[in-house]
Amino acid sequence: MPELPEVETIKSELEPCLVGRKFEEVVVGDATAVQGLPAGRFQDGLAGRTVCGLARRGKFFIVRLDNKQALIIHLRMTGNLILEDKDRSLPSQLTHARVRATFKLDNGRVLAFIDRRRLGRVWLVNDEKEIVGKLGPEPLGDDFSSEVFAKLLARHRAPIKAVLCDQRVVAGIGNMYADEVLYEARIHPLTLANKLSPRATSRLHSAIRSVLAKAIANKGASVDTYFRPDCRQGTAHHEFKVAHHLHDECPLCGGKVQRIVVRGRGTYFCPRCQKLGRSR
DNA sequence: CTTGGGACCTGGCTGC
DNA sequence: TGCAGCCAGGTCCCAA
Repeated sequence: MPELPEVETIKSELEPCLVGRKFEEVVVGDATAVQGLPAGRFQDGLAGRTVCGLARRGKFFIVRLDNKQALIIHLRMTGNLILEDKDRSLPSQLTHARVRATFKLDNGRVLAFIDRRRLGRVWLVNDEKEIVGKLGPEPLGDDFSSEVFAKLLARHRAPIKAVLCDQRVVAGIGNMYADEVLYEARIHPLTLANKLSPRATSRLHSAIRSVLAKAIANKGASVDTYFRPDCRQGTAHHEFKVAHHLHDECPLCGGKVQRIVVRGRGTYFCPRCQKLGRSR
């Protein structure tokens, strides 16, 4: 499931292949992917446009065009952006997945938006703020200070796990990295956000930045169907301590990783290292 | 304003 | 062996 580190990896690996290239032809294979305008107008609006830059905001992938419009893609759960290559076949997880759109470049290469569960979305907009304007701060950005974070948390009395996954609070964290971040900060996922002590808040702030930065360095986590544009996997999941590690030993205390459900989402944590109501 | 529950979607798994 | 039904989770929509 692509979260911030996965989308950031896709963006940086596509940059040398896309920037400066022109879309020769765009074909929508699944019209439900296109939001805000008919699929035909999406195709026509992109044909002939040149890519002048790539960006990422939260989990949104942004392709900036020469006419100031932007193509925005959200991969949701199972979306992939794959640069097709005749010399290699798709991973088995993707071979029967739906091709929701293809973007043919002026050098003959084809970027394919492949999405097994069809939850991903694409937009073509005049102003990218229409889509990403309501997102909270970028967790790796300079303006995401511990003080800013503390003010955001003070407004919420929901479980911290749920608040971390709320894109209006902080952009880019999903279910899996929320668990890793909370483990790193030794905070129980059910702790109410506005009850975190200043020291816990500060630990959480630095855990967010270190966990995400390390995952980017490892090119994202291939726990399910995530592949990079060249079909290679990321290795960030090899470093996971609790996410998807049910009943495994906590590397710190040797206790067993437990799973609970928070706001309908599977949540992994170490009950001995992450205690409710404690804020060291 | 915030919170929380349901819907969407499909392949893989569980249990009868 | 077959198959119905559940589960995974990012986001949107809705009600309280």
